[in-house]
Parts: sequence; C-alpha cells; structure tokens
Amino acid sequence: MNTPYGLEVIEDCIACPLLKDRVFCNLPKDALAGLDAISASATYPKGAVLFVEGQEPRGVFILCTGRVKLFGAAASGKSVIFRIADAGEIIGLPSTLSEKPYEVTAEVLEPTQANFIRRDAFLGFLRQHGDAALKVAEMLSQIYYATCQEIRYLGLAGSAVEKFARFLLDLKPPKGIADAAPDRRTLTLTHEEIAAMIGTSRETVSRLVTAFKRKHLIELHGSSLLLTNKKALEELVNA
Amino acid sequence: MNTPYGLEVIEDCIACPLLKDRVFCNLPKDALAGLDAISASATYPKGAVLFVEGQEPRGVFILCTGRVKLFGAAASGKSVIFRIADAGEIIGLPSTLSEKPYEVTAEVLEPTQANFIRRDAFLGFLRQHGDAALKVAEMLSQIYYATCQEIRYLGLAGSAVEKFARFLLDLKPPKGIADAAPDRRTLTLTHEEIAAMIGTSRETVSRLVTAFKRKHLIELHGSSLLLTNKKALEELVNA
DNA sequence: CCTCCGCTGTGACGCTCGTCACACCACGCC
DNA sequence: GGCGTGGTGTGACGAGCGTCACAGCGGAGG
Repeated sequence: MNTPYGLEVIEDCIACPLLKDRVFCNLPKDALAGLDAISASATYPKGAVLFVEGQEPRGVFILCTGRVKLFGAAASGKSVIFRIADAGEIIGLPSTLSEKPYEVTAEVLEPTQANFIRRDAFLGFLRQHGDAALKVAEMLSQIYYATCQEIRYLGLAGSAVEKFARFLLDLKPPKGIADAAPDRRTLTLTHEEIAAMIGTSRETVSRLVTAFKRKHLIELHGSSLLLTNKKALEELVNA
Repeated sequence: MNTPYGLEVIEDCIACPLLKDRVFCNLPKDALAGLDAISASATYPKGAVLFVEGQEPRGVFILCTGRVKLFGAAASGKSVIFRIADAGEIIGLPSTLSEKPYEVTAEVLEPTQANFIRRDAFLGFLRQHGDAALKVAEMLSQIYYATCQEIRYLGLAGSAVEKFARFLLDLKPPKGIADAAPDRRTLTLTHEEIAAMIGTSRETVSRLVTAFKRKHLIELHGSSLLLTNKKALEELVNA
C-alpha cells in the first residue's frame, strides 16, 4: 500500500518499538515489515477525537504512547466509558473487522502517538498472515474482558460505594515502581470521568472520595493515590 | 485428533448443518472436514450448565439448536445476563483464546444440541487455517458488540422504563414469519431473566409489563408478544 | 495582575426503584 | 385429588443517589 509518507513511515515505526515488541511480537520478520509498510504514524493532542460512535470504520489505531478513552453517549447527555486504552493497545479493532460502525467514541486523554492502519490494508495483512489473525483474536478477547469488567461495575454492584471500591482496586500499579510501593497508584482521571466509568454521578464520586479519605481507606495527593487499607476496600466489594 | 466417538461424530455434524453452513461457512472443504474431526456433539437438557464463571477454559461450544444464557453473578446473589446465544453461535470463545478463566456461566435455556471442541484441538485448527482464525475474529467482534449493547442497557439508560422499552425494541423478530407480522416477537424469558438483562428487579419488570399493556404499547399472550405502538416505544428510549 | 473556565466540594430535596411481604395461578408429580 | 414449586401480580415503605444550586480554587492565558 502507498502512503504519502513513503519510507518515513517505517522510520517512525522503528522509533516506536511498542508496535513491534508488544503488539505483534513473535511474528516473523517479513510479517512485521509488511505491517510497518501499511501503518502511518501521527501524534494527537489531548482532546483529539480519533473516531466517533456511529462512524463507518476507517481502520485501526495502535497506540505507541499516551492513553485514549473509549466511551458511548446517550441522547440525554449521559455517557459511559467502556474502557481506557493504554500504550501498546489497539483500538477500533472490532468495528474494523466486522465492518459495523464504531461502537464508541475515541478521545485522546494525553498527548498520544499512534499508528493508523487502513481497514483494507489491515484485512489484507491478516489474510496473508494467519498467525497475526490469531494474535488479533487474542487482542479482541482482551478488549472483551475489559468490557465485561465494565458490566460488573454497572450491573453487579449494589451500591455506589461498592463500585468505587472495586474501581480503586482495579487500578493498575504504575509500571516500573511496582514492588517498591505496591499500594501506590496514579489517578489522572477527573471525577466526571470516574463517574462515567462506574456509572454514577460526578457529585457522588466527589462525596465518595472525601468519605474514603476520612475513613483512611485512601490518601490522595495530586494524582498520586495510596490505598492505605486494601482489606477494608475488598470487604466493601464483597458486601 | 482422536475422539471417543470416531466416525459418529462426523455423522452427527452432517445431521447438524448449522455447524458448516452458518458458523464456518465459506471455508475450504478440507478445513471443514478437519473441524468435524475434532468436534464432539452432545445434547443438553434445560438448566444444564456448560461451564461456570471462573473455571479454566476447556474449549468452545458451537450451538446447533437451542439457546444458552451467559450470565455473571455477584456474591450478593445479584446476576446480570451478558447475552443469550442462539443456534449457530459459538460460546466460550474469548476464554478459550486467551486462556483466562471463563468470564460468565453458561446455562441452557431450552434443550440444546451443541458441538464441543477442545481447546488444544481448536487452537491447532486455527493455526492451520488462517482464514478460520479471521472468521473467529469476526465472531468475537459480534460477541463484543452484544456486550456493548448490554452496557447501554445498564449504563446509558436513565430509567427502568427506558431500559425496558429498549429491550423490547431490541428483540429479534422470529425467523421465517418475518414480513407477515413485522411487530410480532416471541418472548420466552421469565421476568426474572429480563430483569437480569436490563439491570433492574423482577418486581419492576412485572410492573412495567402491566403498565405497558395498560398503555397499549404491547400485547402479550403466552410467549407471543405484539409491539402495538413502536413509535411510542422509540420515544421512551430517546427520552 | 485579573479573568475566565474547568474541576472540585457540599448542602437540600425528592423521586425511583429495590426490598419485603403476601396472594394467586399453572404446572407436574406422587 | 392434594401438594409443592416456580413464575407472576401488587401494595407499602424508605434508602440511596441523582439533580439542582452555589461556592471555592487553581491554572492558563491575556
């Protein structure tokens, strides 16, 4: 496939090791080269929208750096965050494969570099490389699992406290500093966004944060979060 | 792969055209034969449990006839139905591919005939047939979309009426009799199950049914449902 | 420095809907 | 037939949380 960037595209991808090492690792060399040839790298500022719910699928984005929130909105103004994609993840995959409209809107949370791969090129690539297709199926499973998690927030929790406690426990520890402070998390979402993740209102999240701080379940300084009483949080989840 | 059934398995699958015609259609002959060789057919009564949330994945089931409900349960006793798989669909796929525990419990709603394919055999088959892997990716997309629908029920609806109206509109018209009575549906779920699908309580569903009947939005005789005022239902959804 | 804007805290109010409780019905089964 | 069991209707009650309203605050940008 021809891109307006020509060789630079490949250079870009070499500068972005995630594409090879994390997303399509273990693929044969020629397959990776083929992938490089059809992907176009670009950077997006905070707030940029990669695609909108209901649009015809144009292709997939592979995130090199940054985070993207995937959400759906209702006519009423309500919205739910389905999941937040991290660096190394792929977005737009289900729509691109099934040719149905994007099921969510993708909005960039922090400056992001991503490789875009057009639908036809991507499908052609998968048809050539059966092992890549299998890899893609695994990724879809990942995405699906994340979505199931979301259903547990929305459907299986009895109260807002339970949802919030579960949300805190589900936060992934920041990479690298893992074992030094195992209960340290980084929380870069606004209350509004947390509310959209766990299915309550912004005000409720606000109240929950202060309540949890008062009960010494968490400590919060800026975006640095400390789970000071994991046990108690787990009990709240199983209540 | 050897199954205890030998040739009978193949016979079974010939007697069950869904496997070939609907699930893995358009695959080359030899691929289909390979699939037959590794699948084992069986029938399950109503209430049978194919697998349980949290179990290690053993493999996938391809439904020939019947319907299976896939649900998750909380410690509190609450449960949410993620989706209901119809004849022709495949279940257990995400877990089998990703080797994570089953994310839901699968319970048979009506007498069901299904082909079971063991994990290792299935993965081996996919590795051999790249086009089948792509097909599988598409199926995963379908499953994912169904799950997103569920999120809309649980998260984006403002009230129980809205959820229920959306639920009614989402019901698929029974195959065959399609255009004769386009607003006719069949509803074989209990109120309890409907409640688990849309995320409310059984009593609320009961009340909604009677309220909708009184307002002449629906007519209900046995399992036969008539949407007598689709317009009004659609307005309730967009409220 | 001042201004605006987006994010956050918190009070008051009231509506929805979940819960409990019970009655009724249609079955399948002994 | 009598009985149990699973599904259904419906009333009463009240807690939870969504909504509205407003105030404080910090950072970006002129």
